[in-house]
Amino acid sequence: MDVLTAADARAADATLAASRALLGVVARSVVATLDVVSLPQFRVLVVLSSAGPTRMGTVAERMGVIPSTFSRFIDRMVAGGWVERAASPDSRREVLLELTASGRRLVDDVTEHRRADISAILSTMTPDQQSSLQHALQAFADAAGEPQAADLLTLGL
Amino acid sequence: MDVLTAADARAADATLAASRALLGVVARSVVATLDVVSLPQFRVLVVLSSAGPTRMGTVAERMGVIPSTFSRFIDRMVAGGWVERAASPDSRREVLLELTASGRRLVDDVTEHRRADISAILSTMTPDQQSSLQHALQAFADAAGEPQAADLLTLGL
DNA sequence: TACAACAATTGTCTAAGTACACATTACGGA
DNA sequence: TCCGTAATGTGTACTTAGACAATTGTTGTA
Repeated sequence: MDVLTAADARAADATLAASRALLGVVARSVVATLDVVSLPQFRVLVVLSSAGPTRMGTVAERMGVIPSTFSRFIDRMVAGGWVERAASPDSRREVLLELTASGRRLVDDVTEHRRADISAILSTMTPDQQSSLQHALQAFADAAGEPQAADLLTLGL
Repeated sequence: MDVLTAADARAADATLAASRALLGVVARSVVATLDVVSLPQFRVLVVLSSAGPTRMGTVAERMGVIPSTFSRFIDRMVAGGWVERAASPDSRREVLLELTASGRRLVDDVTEHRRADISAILSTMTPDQQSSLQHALQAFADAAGEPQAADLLTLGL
């Protein structure tokens, strides 16, 4: 390992350590929902929230489970009132999955919770700090590119 | 909404976007392990990795499960070769839990994976950007205070 | 119009994760 | 030394998650 790589590793460590607080915010927002839905269930809500009504098989595939498992998994979510099965306009053998009002509200609440937490923290920083944070994070997000949806999905994010 | 609030919203948005990128990194590192250990099991490894050998009851409490549940849960992890029960030097009725070499390696691999990902992202940024990112995150961390370990743990962080 | 392929569900089974009640062993103070 | 309490483990039962096989209903095509 040459000098540059070692320095890189230190910088990466420092960045990860500093980012822990940010991760804490996200974790808290999700953890708050775990009383009402499990993490896998929340993942489904997130998928439907971003993709809109989606075929059973498609969501099952995204979740990485086989359709039979998924069907009964969805039974529970329907019973809980988070999602609904709906007829597909394309084909009568397809079943679309969509969020109920409760399901949508849950996802929105998590996002809102997260944003409020972040705002609260930002409000204790000076305008200068806020501005430089904004630019630095923007650069980071650009450098990172879009995260793989499948990866985020695993953690329900 | 006045000007200040709009600026706040922009900073909050940038922070949310960055948190998403960051989560992508973290999630990807954890996802890679889920073939061999479940998320609850990985959480135990994380606890032991940071706290060292720890009493059964203490870890059970951190995991939020009752001791009887935890005992059999640990049976499975012992069978998997990830942790070991060890006699406590303090008291013969206490049982310490510690990582095996495999367990430690698994956690280390995840950490290393995560560090490498961050390094890769940082390497596409200018040194100036890297430095300001680190300082900005540090400022955020200072403003946020210590994240609740329990929240992070839920996601295996 | 048959028939093969497809989408979802149901039948059956296994294992993980969880709780509650109880048993076992070990400590520690009266 | 005795006895209450603490730490862990067992017996039992339930839910969730997952797989594979078989079934039902639908589509599309030879």
